[in-house]
Amino acid sequence: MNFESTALDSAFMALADPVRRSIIARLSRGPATVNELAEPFEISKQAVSKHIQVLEQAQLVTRTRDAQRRPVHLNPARLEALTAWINQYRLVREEQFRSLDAVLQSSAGHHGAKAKEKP
Amino acid sequence: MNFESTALDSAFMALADPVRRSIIARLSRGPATVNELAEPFEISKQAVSKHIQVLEQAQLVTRTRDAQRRPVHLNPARLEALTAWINQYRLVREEQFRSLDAVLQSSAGHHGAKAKEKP
DNA sequence: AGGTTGATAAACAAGTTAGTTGATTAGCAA
DNA sequence: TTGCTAATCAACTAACTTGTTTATCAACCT
Repeated sequence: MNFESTALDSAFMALADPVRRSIIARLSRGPATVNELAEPFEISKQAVSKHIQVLEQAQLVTRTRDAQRRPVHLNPARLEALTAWINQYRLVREEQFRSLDAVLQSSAGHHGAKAKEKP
Repeated sequence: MNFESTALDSAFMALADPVRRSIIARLSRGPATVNELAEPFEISKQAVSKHIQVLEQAQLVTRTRDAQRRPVHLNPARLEALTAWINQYRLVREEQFRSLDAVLQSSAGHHGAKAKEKP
């Protein structure tokens, strides 16, 4: 079983917070400093800094250096990795529907839904 | 600011766990019962049942009734909602690259990167 | 050097999550 | 009824997350 868990773990976890998603949204319009990113929120700058660390650890953002500022940049590649994971199962499901359709047409009326196949 | 947070919160949070993602992967091959879903894992059935509750609350899966069994089904629509959110910012970023390209071509050599514009 | 600004580190409180074990409900089969 | 199976509920622990406050670091500016 293909468990490359931790990368996806941290990425999905990072997006499971409205503040962090809002930061992503803002960064999609261009890089920004921690102060700029913290401005729209009621929470402290330190808290926003931690959120950015979470996003950075998930590799959803990167940071560069500009004097004392540490601008944050979006990393679109990581976002695409997430859509890739999701699409993997969304597409499989569409195939599933086609097979199900075939089964229903060939043996219509089979009631016992005891699926017990093992991979 | 368009905050329809909680739905995305629970969905991303639900996928931030390898056990739950593995359950999604298994369900993409067709519905399964709690016992069947619990089999590949070392943890107890109760723990898997809780994971399924998390997925259900996030509306990533639904459950039907078959006697004492409660088969779990994937809900692909919710997965598409996540890709929709992500693509929203991935696409914006591509536009951003085009604008950045234009800026760099028109004023090449500008050194003071003191971005301070406010939306 | 001294002062200010941008950002982080460390320590803590409060809340949440993931897992456990033990008991309980609900349906099916004799 | 009795027993078996599928699944959940309840109570509890351990670990983690989010936010705070206080203190520190690094780079710039007179």
